Amino acid sequence: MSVENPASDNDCDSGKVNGNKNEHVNGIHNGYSSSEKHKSSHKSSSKDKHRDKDRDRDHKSSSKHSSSSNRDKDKDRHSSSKNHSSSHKSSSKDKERDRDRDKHKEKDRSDKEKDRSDKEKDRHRSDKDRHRDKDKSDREKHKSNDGEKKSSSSKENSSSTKDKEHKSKDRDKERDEKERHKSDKDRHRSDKDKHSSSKDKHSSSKLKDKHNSEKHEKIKIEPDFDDYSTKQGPSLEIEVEIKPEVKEEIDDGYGGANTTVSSCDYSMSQFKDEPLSELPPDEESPSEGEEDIPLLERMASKKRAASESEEETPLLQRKKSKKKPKKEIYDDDDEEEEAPSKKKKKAEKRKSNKSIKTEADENPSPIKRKKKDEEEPEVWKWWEESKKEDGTKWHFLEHKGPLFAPAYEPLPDTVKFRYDGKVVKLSQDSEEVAGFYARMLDHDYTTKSTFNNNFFGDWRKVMTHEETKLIKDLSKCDFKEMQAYFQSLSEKNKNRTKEEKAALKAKNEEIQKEYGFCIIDGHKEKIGNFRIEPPGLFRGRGEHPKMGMLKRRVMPEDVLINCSKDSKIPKPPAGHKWKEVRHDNTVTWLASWTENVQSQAKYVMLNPSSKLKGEKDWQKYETARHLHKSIDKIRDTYRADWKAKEMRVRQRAVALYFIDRLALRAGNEKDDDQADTVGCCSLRVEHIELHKEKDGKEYVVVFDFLGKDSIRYYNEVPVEKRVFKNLEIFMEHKKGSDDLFDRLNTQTLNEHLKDLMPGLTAKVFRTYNASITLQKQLEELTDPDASIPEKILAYNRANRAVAILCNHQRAVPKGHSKSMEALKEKIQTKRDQVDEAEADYRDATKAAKRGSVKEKLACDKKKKALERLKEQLKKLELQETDRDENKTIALGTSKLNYLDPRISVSWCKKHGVPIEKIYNKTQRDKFRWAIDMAGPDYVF
DNA sequence: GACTTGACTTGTATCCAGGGGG
DNA sequence: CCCCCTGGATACAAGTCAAGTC
Repeated sequence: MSVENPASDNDCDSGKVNGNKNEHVNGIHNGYSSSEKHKSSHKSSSKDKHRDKDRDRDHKSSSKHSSSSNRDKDKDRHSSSKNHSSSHKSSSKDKERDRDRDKHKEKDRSDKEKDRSDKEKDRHRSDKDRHRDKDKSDREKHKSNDGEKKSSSSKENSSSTKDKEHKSKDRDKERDEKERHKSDKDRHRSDKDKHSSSKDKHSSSKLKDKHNSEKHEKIKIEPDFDDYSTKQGPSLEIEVEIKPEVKEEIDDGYGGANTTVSSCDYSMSQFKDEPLSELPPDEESPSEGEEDIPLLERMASKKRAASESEEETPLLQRKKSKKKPKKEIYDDDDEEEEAPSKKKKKAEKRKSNKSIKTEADENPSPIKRKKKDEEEPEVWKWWEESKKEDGTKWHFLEHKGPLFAPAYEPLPDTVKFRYDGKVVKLSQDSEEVAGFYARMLDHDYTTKSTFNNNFFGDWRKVMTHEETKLIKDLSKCDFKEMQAYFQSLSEKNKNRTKEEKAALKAKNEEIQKEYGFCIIDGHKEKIGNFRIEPPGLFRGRGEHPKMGMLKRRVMPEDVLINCSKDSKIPKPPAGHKWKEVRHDNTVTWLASWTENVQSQAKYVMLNPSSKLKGEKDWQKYETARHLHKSIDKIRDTYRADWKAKEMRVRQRAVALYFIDRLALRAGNEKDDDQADTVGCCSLRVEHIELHKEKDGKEYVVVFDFLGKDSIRYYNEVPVEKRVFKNLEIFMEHKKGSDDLFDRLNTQTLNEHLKDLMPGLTAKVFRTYNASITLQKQLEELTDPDASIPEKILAYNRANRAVAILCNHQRAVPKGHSKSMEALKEKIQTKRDQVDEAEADYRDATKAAKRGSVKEKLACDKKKKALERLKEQLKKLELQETDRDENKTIALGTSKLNYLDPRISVSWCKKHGVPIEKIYNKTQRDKFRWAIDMAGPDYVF
């Protein structure tokens, strides 16, 4: 049994990294279409566990039949492997074509290109597939519109140098249009292709120097298991075959032996005495004197001081003089590393010119200007205060209420809507809703029949009686003029003059000032979303059954207001009243309403930089750190439970193993009126495949399912034998649409976890494993002597490792290939420059050897120039690597939600990396507590 | 019901090439 | 030759709102 070390094991391509979202969603959707049929059966089965028990027994007698669908899948895979090998060949042909001085590197690059173009190809295919899903009449209606646009945009996307591939792609597309069935295979192939190309990457990367070899490998992350498995050593070898008789004995009662990990008593206050780092100069909070001044006055006085005059309050002076130094240090750093030579000069000049100009315009001193730009209203160091333990979230809360969407502006009379070729003047309400659809004509959504049907149904509900009598067929509706009108509007918006833009900005700031803040316990804090969602069409993700339904306009009469009794209660818009005003200080929301499509509550809440959010966040990481302390025991427990008598306990233990090792989400049950996505507990038999041996590895489980947001999760995981055997048992006598863990749900799992450690739930494992992975990776990847850009690359790599672990994917950014090409060109020119400089330097040294002082000086100069160029080249190459590795991986989510910011902060402090390089402004605001708190020695 | 997580869209700042003027 | 300005491309930040967890 091999369990990979998150850091060292880079050679296993996990596949999931490679895909782009669209193809995944689509591929899976089609591949699983049969599961749609089973869906209802599965759902009822998961609810009725008792019946399942009986069924289990019944099934035992019936023979093996498990899944014909599995077999089908296998077939698909076989056939796809042929395609796979052919793609292999062509990619090596590509390689041959490439000639460059750095052969290995170039090889890799071409592989990547191939990889990329494959993906684009697949994406095009998926687009076509979507078309197919549409009913015929719709297709007639939109084909000319959407189809053409898509194909033309796809042409733009791919590079001109790949005409050949292009043609074949187009041919592929045509073929696809004709041959429906083939497309399924293609999609499988696309997956295989991805595997193959990453394998290519892998083999060629071996040849490279260390740096480059790291560069192209996909990292497989499996948190923190290496040392564990060694610890567990021998006990793992014991194999228990569960015989039928034994199975009979398996009991379903709740009396199973739970090994309870001694619970650790913990609270936030416990961590207060951890070493606090020195405050970065620009993050400081108001001084004591300042605290005495009422908040609003303070704010006002600061603003005044900053914008008006030279005369400052002593307080402000203090702040500024403290803040300035650090900023300057960073700025200097930046320039030194980023803008050497001419560019540097230019940049500096530009900068100074700019600042002179603006200063002359509005501010007498450069310090002031800087100050004003990044003025921080106030830093409330809530983390230094003691936490309320009574469950109340605030004592005082005052705000202005939410901001409603602007009223509908009817279309000008010149913009016509046509039905069946004839102009129809719509009533205002139906015109508004028609407008929602018209705006989306270019979007894939309008090619989906679910979307169209839902929209049309809801649209008809707002139509007048006459309109419903006339408009009966969506395909006869012509929204083109409306669409063109909206496009021209947005065009106009883009082309606004400077003045208009400034005016608009000022107006928005005004609104932000009025509605964007609240006062909570004496502090002014930013509100996260003070705007009420405007009406529109519901855009569910994946195959959401409700997509296209009308999201109604929210009125004050729908809105609950929450604030304190003694505050100024917000006034509803004129002529309206609130649904209710309440004063509930056990919750954090300021306003809420119920959205009509899914009947879910929506809330107005505070910004992540607020105390309320920050405290919660901090607590989350503390819980995760506690898990770190108990993780060994917990792992022992669930390993022991793999042998438990009760099926329920076994399932729980295996599920927990997946959650821990693969950072899967818990997987709550879902209703039928939501997209069919799963997490760990809701996995169905059809979502995994068991292979006793696969690619030279033993006991491989292949996961393939749609997770949150219908993002595909694909992973091939070698597991321990006992897990494998258990899975075989869980799957026995079940259909593909049956729950894999039929004796388990998230509630019982979390109850169990709570027993193991207070506050522990399934998602804590995700946080824990993400954070611990980051810490380990950082330790491993950071070279203390490296330059700052190299360190940043290391950080991004560590971050990426986490993102891969958590399966955070993104669509390849538009124009990625184009920008990569531009970058490559830039690198090439830089290389040439380096060559030239090298030659120059060689000549100069020769001259210097026999020459005079003057020549020696010249030689030195050449040397420096050469070094500078080399550094620039290196930086560009790093950028290239970073960008390419990131194309399908989203780093933001993990950074924002899973990584204990103190790890990053301490890393920055330890390695002298400016925190700005890791966190942008919003992120710094959100993690202010961590930036303040964590020193270079912080350990998760 | 309350709150976090998450991908996507929209808005904005920055970079950069190219042209005109001093 | 240098500087400035401009517009377009691009990258990044902010905002949005759906979809999870508990």
